[in-house]
Amino acid sequence: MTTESKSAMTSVASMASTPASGSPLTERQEARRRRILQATTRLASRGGFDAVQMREVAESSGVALGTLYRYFPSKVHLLVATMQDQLGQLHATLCKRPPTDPDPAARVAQTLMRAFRAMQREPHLADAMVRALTFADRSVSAEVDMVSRLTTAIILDAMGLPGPAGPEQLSAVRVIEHTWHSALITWLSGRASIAQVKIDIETVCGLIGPAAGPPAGADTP
Amino acid sequence: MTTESKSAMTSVASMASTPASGSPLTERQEARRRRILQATTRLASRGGFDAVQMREVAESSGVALGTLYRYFPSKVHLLVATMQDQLGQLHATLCKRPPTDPDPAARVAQTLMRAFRAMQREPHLADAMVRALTFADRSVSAEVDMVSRLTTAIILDAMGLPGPAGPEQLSAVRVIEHTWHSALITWLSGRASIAQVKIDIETVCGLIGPAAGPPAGADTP
DNA sequence: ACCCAGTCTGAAACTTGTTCTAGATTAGCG
DNA sequence: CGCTAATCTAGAACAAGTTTCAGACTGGGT
Repeated sequence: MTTESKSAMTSVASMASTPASGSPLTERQEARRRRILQATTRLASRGGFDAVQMREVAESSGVALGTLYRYFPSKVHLLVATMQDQLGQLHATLCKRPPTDPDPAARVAQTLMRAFRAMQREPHLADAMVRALTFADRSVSAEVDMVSRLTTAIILDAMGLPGPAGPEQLSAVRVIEHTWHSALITWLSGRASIAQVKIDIETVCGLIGPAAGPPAGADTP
Repeated sequence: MTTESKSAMTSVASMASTPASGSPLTERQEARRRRILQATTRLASRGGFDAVQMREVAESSGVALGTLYRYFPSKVHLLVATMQDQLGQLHATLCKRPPTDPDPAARVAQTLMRAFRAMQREPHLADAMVRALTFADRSVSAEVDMVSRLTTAIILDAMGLPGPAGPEQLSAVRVIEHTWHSALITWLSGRASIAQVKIDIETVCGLIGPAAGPPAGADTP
């Protein structure tokens, strides 16, 4: 009951980063929230995780420190919310020009590589978001879970399977997600090259059956 | 040229956590280092990452704060070194009673599940070490890389392949490592069950060819 | 035994995430 | 409009990682 596999390509993107629960926020509040996320993105793009300093975010978005903490109870919450935001945008972009390859595994690999190129364009921002994501403790699990669901949705969209995904496919998707996150980290900390990330992504996408159900056979000549 | 695939089952364990480079440390210094790591392990086992406070580690190991920082330039360095230590012990244990399954993939899965059970015994310690590992920035990449090499060695040992590993197998091992780390994190932050981690590990181990790897021109026994 | 260089100690200072408080502002409501 | 509760602001205060510094200690060479 974790992953909602039903209709993956749904409204998620447009309402991204809407808290869903809680009071519906006035207009000024919505604006404040946006300003905060904007400032965060800007600071993160400059210098990564360390450059996102709560006092600066507050000042830069014209909000008191206490207010910032009312909106986002910690730096990690703030950066994870930023990631939700960015993922939403990415998902929207991907929906417009979905990958074309006939092979589902290749489509997923293409999609992830596109996301990876987006990260390469803003490596510092990627650093801030991904580090926050993996550093998050239990108090952020709801938000991190949301990010995870978004990522799953993106991958399932790329697979573009006709019916609902089977449990094996969901396992494969989870492993792909694991690899995606971890490969990203090794790249961000300079321990793996871009080429290596590409290879890892392509390797793990091999877990997706080339077309239909039968288990792993002989491949990769 | 990143992963040294040559003889995996080698001396690594016994000399674990030896800095290799730098001056050879006097006896008292070696003792200090050990005391520090011990204190770290003890504190981490209690309350995880947050419970490892540098001042406490220093006091608890009978060392001045400045000295602690001379030995380990940051909290993350300290915890990554602790992980090196623990991994070394684990590797030694595993060498004594290696997994028995005839299938390489199953052996790797078994090995990782054994490691996972070790983590379940000390979840707080695991939390501290893994969070440090994934939070580490470039300044720790050398140490993190060492941990990565150790992990790779453990997995290659479990595979127990006759000759040196081919590039495809090394890719598979890297993906397995990614999955291992990331699955661990999702478990530690309460977003995945033990059962789910097991499934993910078994799924990713499917990337290992069921029996042999023919790439380098050998036959398939 | 003496001296030098490097190491260790103890304590204070600095940084940045986080919390708290008192007063100003705003939103909703009769 | 005037009231009340919630929210926002400014700023101090606190916590823990990190740095710095002056002085004590250690080990090795002469």
